[in-house]
Amino acid sequence: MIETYLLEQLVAVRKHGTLVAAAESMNISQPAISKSMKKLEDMMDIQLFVRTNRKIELNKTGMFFADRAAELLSQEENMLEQVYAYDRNLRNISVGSCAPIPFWELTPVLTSLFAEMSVTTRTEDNDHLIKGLKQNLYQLIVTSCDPKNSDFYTAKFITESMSVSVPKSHPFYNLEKITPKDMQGQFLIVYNEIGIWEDWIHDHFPGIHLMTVSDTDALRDAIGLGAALSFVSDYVANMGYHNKEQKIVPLDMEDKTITYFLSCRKKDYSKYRKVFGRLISR
Amino acid sequence: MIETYLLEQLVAVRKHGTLVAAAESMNISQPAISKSMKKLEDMMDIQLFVRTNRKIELNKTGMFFADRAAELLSQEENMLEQVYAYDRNLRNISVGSCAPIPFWELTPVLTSLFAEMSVTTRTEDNDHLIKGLKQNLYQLIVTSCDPKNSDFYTAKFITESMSVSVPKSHPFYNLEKITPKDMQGQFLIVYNEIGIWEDWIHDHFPGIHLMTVSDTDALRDAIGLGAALSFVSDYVANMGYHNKEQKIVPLDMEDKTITYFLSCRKKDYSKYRKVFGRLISR
DNA sequence: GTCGATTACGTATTACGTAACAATT
DNA sequence: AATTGTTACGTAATACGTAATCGAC
Repeated sequence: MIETYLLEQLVAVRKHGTLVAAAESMNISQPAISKSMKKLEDMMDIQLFVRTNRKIELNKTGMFFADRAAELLSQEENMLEQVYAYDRNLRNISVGSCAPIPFWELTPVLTSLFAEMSVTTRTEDNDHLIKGLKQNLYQLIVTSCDPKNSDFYTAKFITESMSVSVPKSHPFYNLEKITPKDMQGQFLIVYNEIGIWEDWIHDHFPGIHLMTVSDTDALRDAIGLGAALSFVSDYVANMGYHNKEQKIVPLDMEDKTITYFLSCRKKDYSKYRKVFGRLISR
Repeated sequence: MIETYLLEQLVAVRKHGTLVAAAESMNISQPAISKSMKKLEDMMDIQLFVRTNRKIELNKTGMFFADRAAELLSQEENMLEQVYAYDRNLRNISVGSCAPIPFWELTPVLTSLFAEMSVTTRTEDNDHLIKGLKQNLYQLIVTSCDPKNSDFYTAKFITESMSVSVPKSHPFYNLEKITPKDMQGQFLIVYNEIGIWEDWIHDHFPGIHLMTVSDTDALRDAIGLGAALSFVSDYVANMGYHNKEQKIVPLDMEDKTITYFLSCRKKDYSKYRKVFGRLISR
């Protein structure tokens, strides 16, 4: 069989036209290429070049060979990538979610069940998540709607509800409930990466002034100033992560709750059965 | 990029299970394979084997890699075959015909028009010829019917008619015409490789006794004995290649003439235009 | 002791570089 | 003179072999 470096050099010659240019592109000397091409012809036992004085040119067969060789080399590269991807998937679990909260539940379970594996998380919209799971870019995804894909195993996961956290000095402080209409013109502090909730805000709270903060400490401080409203999810509140000097006032609206769905590929269900078992039961 | 010999050795290890067996199968020593596999792991920078004492085994990634490598190597082999086929087609013209006579016309024209190329001829039945032209196993074919293929350029070529050559001593010597019915029970000397004419004889002359001869000199001698009838085509007769002591008696039947069709692939017509020009005009 | 893999070391191959040369432009 | 390819020769890398060693049956 022909060694790879010979094919690489052949392709370089085809690409650059001359031995000099090909040699330069590969950081080797011209005589090296010259000999390699001779060796190729010797091994194949057919003419690949027409050699006039001072010029060497690929003949038809040589060009055909070089083009095929280029294809083969790209297939080889592709193969190596596949091997790396395969290996990575053996020691890493990629989890995608449309919002960050589900990670709070998922990550601890995954790291304890798959101690020897690394866990990668990423927040994306539902469409990308579903596409990603199909392509095995994700092994687990959390969406805000049922993907209803026959290749997926899907189960209802957790729910998350939004309320408003109101500072003492704010006129809403004594309200029992707050409607989306109330919120028009209000300033609202939110965390940068809230995934699907960002769309939710834009859809249900037109005319609101968002102040996004990309750092969790800065977020806490900004809320602590007591100058503006902020959203607080029941999950955050239950964990005690909200500002206790502010009052949590429920929203008076239908869609204040999102139901999350956890999915994996049916192929992989046996591998992640325990994950579903631990998370879905309660 | 990974050199081919490393992939070959990896595939051998996968196939034979142990380094010893793999080494033996490749006629190299175990330490050589051992080092190659280490080098592969080094270059890839991932684990491919689980090494217990006394045993080395491919892990999942290693097996995946080896399987992909085997695919790649077979693609490489396939590529080399393609290159050889391409090269061969550049310096050889393969011509197929359903009978030998068309070669008498074709070969001289081809060898003079394509002096630097070799010409390969082969007699086969129409179906194989058409299939062969599709697959470019033939560049030109002569069939006894119009292939009517939209990828082919086809032109009516020559015609060939059969008559009976009758020895002086034979009772048919004074007949004006001979019908297929007359031929029943007669002995008939024919050349071995007459292609489509063999089918023609079986179809139109049931109950005839064929004596096939595979050597042209032997054929002439056998006919010269004057013991049996033989077929003589107008082409052979016009060339003066028939036995002049015998009488050529026409057949009294419809299908005594075959019309030949010459075809090439439309793609290649520009290349063979001159061939058609020289052969079809008269 | 046998078998399979690794380690150590030596060798032969060979891929590559440098230098000189030949042949065009 | 500058550019391109080949030839000649030397060198460094390396693929492979032999022999010894380790560990498990």
